[in-house]
Amino acid sequence: MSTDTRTKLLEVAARIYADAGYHGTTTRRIAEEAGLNEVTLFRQFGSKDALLREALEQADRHSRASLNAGAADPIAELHRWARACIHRFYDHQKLIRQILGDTVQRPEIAPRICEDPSDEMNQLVDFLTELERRKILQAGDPQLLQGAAAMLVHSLLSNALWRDMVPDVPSLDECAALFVVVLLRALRAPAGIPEQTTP
Amino acid sequence: MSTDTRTKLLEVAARIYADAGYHGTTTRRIAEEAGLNEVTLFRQFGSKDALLREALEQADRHSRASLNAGAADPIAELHRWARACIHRFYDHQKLIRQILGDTVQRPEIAPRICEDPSDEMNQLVDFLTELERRKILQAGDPQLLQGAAAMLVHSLLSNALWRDMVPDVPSLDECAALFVVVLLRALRAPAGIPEQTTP
DNA sequence: GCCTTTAGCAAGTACCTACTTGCATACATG
DNA sequence: CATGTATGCAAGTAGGTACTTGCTAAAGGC
Repeated sequence: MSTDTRTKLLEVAARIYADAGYHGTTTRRIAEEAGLNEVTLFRQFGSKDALLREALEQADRHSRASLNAGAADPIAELHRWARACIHRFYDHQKLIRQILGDTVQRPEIAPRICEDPSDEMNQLVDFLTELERRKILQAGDPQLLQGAAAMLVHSLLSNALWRDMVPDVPSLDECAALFVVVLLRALRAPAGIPEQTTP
Repeated sequence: MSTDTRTKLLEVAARIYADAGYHGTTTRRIAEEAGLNEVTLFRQFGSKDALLREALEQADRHSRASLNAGAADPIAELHRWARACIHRFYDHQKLIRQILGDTVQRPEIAPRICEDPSDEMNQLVDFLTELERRKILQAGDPQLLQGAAAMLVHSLLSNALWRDMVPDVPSLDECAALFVVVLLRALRAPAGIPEQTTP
């Protein structure tokens, strides 16, 4: 009852917010789409803000692709990871964009979303550092490795956020693959290791 | 008179929009900050939407940094250009973020802003293609060159948009420099050409 | 001087939204 | 059966916003 009601409201609120932004997410619309009475919303959460804050906190609970440096083929692992990342960013692009916009005037909302690119970055840096240690990569300079990692994450994210507004963009998979190839070139992956495994 | 009034309203509207978003940009606030009567706004533009549409169209009229492949030192030219880009993106980050958010539900507004990264991309691809022709770069594959160009622009843009929300980010200049170094490594700039000119 | 244009002022209008209030019903538990 | 909990319904309240209307004043051009 009460738990189902709260869950329903949270899910619906996050979905409407992604589609319609803060002001488009009216309490009436949330209630209607949740199949509940508007009063219930206020009884459960006290206010629209409280509901949305909680909804956005939990909307970020998606699973993150793993990136295992110990994989049999780490290059293929990196390609797989990049594809998973770009697809995940694209699937959540509306939400990310709304939050990016809303946090201009409301920096206190959804701090969790800001950890997204940072988590991916740390994950990737750890992975690349291990490959460097095993001489699979020869960046030489840790700062260079960090810069390249940042570029890959930025590119995957930015490509996902902008692609629907820019004409003639290659597919998500094609972009992810290309960005990884560029990264590996920058970090001097030896020619003997295959640079791409087609899915 | 009328031209000054319109200009004033357009400037003020764009500024408030960048700070406060669509809903925060009330006609009362625009009028007050322009030092005009609210009725004047409607007399000049007919509606808030028309004013904002026009304001955003013209807000993109900033100057773009040139990128000249014929420069005496093209690598330094690339560094200079990247710095100018990241600063420009950062200076306009609030506006870009608002638009990125608002276009989720209003894709028809401000199509001009969407040309920003594409213009930079085309500019950069032309530059790098010329350097490849002159054997300064050795990418070999045009697709690789395009991918690297996309990564640089995405990284400059994304870094500018996210940096205020992410802790411990190096300075704009440091990031721009590092991203260019990574790009040049990926595109096989010969070791003889200095890879960085400090500003 | 007269007319036109531009802008200000004051007082609205109509609509929308988050939220409240009072009453009622249904269900679960002791 | 009585009580407590959760929810629905209907009718608001209060605040905010884009926009309108009627009148006035000032400036510029003929």
